[in-house]
Amino acid sequence: MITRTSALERPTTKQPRTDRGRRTRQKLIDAATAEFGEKGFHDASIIGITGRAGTALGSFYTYFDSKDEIFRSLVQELSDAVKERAALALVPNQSALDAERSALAAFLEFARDHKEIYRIIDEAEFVDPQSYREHYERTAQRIEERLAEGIKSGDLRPDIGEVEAWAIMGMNVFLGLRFSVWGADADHTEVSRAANAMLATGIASRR
Amino acid sequence: MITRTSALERPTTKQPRTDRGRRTRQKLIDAATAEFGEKGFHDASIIGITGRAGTALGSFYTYFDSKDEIFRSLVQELSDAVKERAALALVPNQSALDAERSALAAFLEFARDHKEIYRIIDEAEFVDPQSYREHYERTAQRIEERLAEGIKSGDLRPDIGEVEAWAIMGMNVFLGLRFSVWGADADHTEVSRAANAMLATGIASRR
Amino acid sequence: MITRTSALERPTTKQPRTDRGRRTRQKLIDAATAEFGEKGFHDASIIGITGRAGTALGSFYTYFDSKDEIFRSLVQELSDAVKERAALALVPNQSALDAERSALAAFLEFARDHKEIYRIIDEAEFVDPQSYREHYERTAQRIEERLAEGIKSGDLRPDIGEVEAWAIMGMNVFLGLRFSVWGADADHTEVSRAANAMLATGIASRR
Amino acid sequence: MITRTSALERPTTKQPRTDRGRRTRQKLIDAATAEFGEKGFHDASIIGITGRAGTALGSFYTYFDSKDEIFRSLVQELSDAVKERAALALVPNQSALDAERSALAAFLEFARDHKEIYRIIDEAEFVDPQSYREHYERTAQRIEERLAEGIKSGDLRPDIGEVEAWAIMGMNVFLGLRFSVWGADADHTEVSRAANAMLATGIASRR
DNA sequence: GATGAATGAGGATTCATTCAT
DNA sequence: TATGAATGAATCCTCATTCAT
Repeated sequence: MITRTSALERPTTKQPRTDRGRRTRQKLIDAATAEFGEKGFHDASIIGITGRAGTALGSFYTYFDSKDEIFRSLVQELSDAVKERAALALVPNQSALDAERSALAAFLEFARDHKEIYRIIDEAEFVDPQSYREHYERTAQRIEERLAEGIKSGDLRPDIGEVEAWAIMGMNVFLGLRFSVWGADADHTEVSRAANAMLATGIASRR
Repeated sequence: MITRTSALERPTTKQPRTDRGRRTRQKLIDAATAEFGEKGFHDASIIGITGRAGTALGSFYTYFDSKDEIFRSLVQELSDAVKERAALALVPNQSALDAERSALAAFLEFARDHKEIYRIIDEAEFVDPQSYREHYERTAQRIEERLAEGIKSGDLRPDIGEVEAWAIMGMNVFLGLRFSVWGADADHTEVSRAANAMLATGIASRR
Repeated sequence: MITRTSALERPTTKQPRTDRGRRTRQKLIDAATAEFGEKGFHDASIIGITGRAGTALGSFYTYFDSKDEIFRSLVQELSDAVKERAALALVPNQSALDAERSALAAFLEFARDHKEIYRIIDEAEFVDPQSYREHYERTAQRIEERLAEGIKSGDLRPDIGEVEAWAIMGMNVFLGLRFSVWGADADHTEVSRAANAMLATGIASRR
Repeated sequence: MITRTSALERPTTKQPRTDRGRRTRQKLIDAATAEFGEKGFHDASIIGITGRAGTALGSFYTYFDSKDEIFRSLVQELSDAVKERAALALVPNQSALDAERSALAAFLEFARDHKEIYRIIDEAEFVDPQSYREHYERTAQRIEERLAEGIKSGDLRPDIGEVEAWAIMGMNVFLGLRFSVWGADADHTEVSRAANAMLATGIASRR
C-alpha cells in the first residue's frame, strides 16, 4: 500500500488510528507551536504543551517519540508553509522583479501572522542544525531559480546567481524581523516597494 | 585616573584583584566562547567551560555570577568586536558604496575567523532577547548613518533610509552565513564585489 | 459538598489525584518529619527524605514545590496537632486550674510521643520565622482565653492576663523539653501536679 | 606553664601572638555575633563575617578552625554573659522571691540589649546540641540552687525543686521572647512584678 | 600575619521519558 | 487511548576550607 507522507506524517509508528486520536494529535501540534514560539525550544516543556492542549502528560508520547521529534516536525511544517505562501503569491506572467516583490510582501504578511516561525525556525539552528540549513538552502535555491527565469526572460542581468539569491533572502528575512515581528504597525506595501526599488536599480544616485 | 571599562569589565563585584585572577578570568572567557559556540547556550555547561579552561568548577563563580551573566558578557563583547572590525575597515575618502563593500568584506572575514559569533549572537534571541535586539538595532543604525552620509555626498539616492539599512544588514548576515560559516572556501572578494554591484545598480537588466 | 482541608491539603497545584498518589505523598510527609526531626532543617536533604520514603528523588517534587514548602507544611501540621491534643484534654466542667493541669499533662505526653516537634517547631524560628511566631502567639492566645474564663468563673485572680499566659506557656514548653524530650522516664503525673501546685498557690512558704 | 583559659581562649593552636592579631580576632568575634544573630547559623557565611570585620576571607582561618568552632565559642560566651548578668543582679540579703524578680528583670534587660542571643543560643540546638543542653541545664541548676537557699531561709515552700526550677526558667525565657525580643516597648518592671506575683502566690483566687 | 584565588563536595531542582492502571 | 505517577540523570550554584603569594 502506498501512503502519501506529508511532513507531519513521516514514517513513524505513532499514527493515530481513530478520529479521536487524530484530534488529540492536532491539539498537541497547535499547542506545541504556541509553546515553542513563546518560550523557545529549551524553555518549552512537554508539560507546557500538554497543558495548553488540555491532555494528560503521558498522551504526548502516544503521538510523538520525543520533544525533538515534534520540534523537527514543526520546523518542517512551517518551512513548507512559508514556501507555499510564497508560491501562492506568484502570479503567472509577472515580471521577475514583480515576482520578488510579491514574494516579499507575502512573506511580510505571513511573518506578521505567524511571529512564532521566527523563533522556531531560528532556534532550529541549535536544536536541529540540519533542518535549519536545509530550510535556508531550499529557500535560496527557489529564489535562484526565479532569478534564472528572470534572466531567461530578459528581465534581469545575466551575471547574477547564488550570491544574489542569498542576499535577497537575507534582505527579506531581516525586513520581516524588523517590520513584521518587531514593528507590526509598519506599512508592508511601502516596505516591499522600497526594497524592490533597491533590488531593481540599486541605491547609487543616477547622475 | 581614568579607567577604560570595556564590556567585560563592567561594574560587578567580581573583578579579579591580582594578575593571577585576571589570567584565570580570561581563560574562562575564552573557554566559554568555545563552549557556547560549539554547543549553544543550553547544551553548554559550566563543567564544560571550566574543563576547557583547566580550572575547578567553583572557580567559575569566582568571576561570574551565573551562566547567563557570562553569556551576556560574551554577546556584548562579540557585538562590540564586529562593530569595531567594520569600523576599522572604513577608509577615509571612500565613496559610500566602497564603504559598504569594505564593511561587508571585513564582516565576511571576521565571520570566517569567528564562526562561533553566529551561534552565540543568534542564540541570544532566546537567552537574552534584549541584547539580541540591541545588537541588530545598533548595527542597522550605523548602516543608516553611513547611508545618510552617502546621500549628503551625492553618492546615493536621496530617498533611502531605514528599510534599505535593514535590507543591507540582512544581506550581509546571510552572505556571512553562506560564504563564511558554511562555505569557508568561498572567494570573499568576489562575493563582496557581486553584492556591491547589486547594491549599487540593482539586478534589473539595462536595456 | 463540603471538603475539609487540613493544613497539608492547602490549595496548591500539587494535590495527588489518585490513591496511589495520596499514599506516596503521605510517605513523604512521614519521612520528612523523621528527617527534619533527626537532622534539623539544614542537614536534612531531599535525598534523605525520599530515601526514607522509599521513592525516587524526583517524586518529591511531584508533591512539593521545595524543601521550604514541606517544612512549612510540617510546622503547620504539628502546630495544629499540638493544639488539637490540648483541646481534647479539656473536660467540660473542670476548674480552670484543672484545665491547665490537663493541658500540660496532654502536652507532656504528646511531646514524649513526638519528640521531633521540638526540633521542627524550634528550628522554624530560622527557616520560617512567621510560622514560628504565629505558633506561639496562637498558643499564648488560647491560654489567655482559658484564663479569662477562669476569672469569670471565679477560679482565678481577676488581675491576670497576657504576662501570665506567656509565663505558663514557657513553663509548659520547658517542662516538656526536660521531662519529655530529654528525660522520657519522668513521671508526668507528678510533674503536672507540681507545676500546677506552683501555678495555683505559688512557691512562697505559707506562714 | 599554667594558662587561664576563658571560654574564648580555649586550648587551640590559634592564639594571636601580637596586638594586631588580637585586634583582628576581636573584630571577627564581633562580626560573627552580628552575622549569626542576624542570619542564623546556616545562612551566615564566613565571607559575611570577614566582610563585616573588614578582613580578608583567609584571615578567618588564622584565628578559628572552623565555622562550628567560632559558633561554639559564641554560644559559650553568651551563655556566660547571661549568667554573669543574672549574678550581678543578685543583691545580698534579698528574699528568695526578690532574687528571682531581680534575675528576671536583669534577663529581660539583657535580652532587649542582645536580641541576637535568642537566635544564637536557640539555634545551638541544631548546630551544637551539647552546648545547648548544657546551657539550659546549668541555668536550671543555678535556679534550683537559689530555690534551695530560699527553702533554707524559710522564704519558700520546702517541697520544691527541679520541676519548679525548669518551670521558672521557661517562664523567664518566654517572657524574654515576648517582651524583650518581640515587644521591646514593654514595661519590664511591670512584667517582672506580675510574673513574680504569680510565682509567689499563684493565680488561684483567694477566697 | 594578611590576602584573595582555587578547590570540589554537596544539595536543590528540573524535566524528558517510562510505566502501571 | 488516556491518564498521571514514578523515575533519575543532569546541572546550576554555594560555600567551607585550603593554599600560594
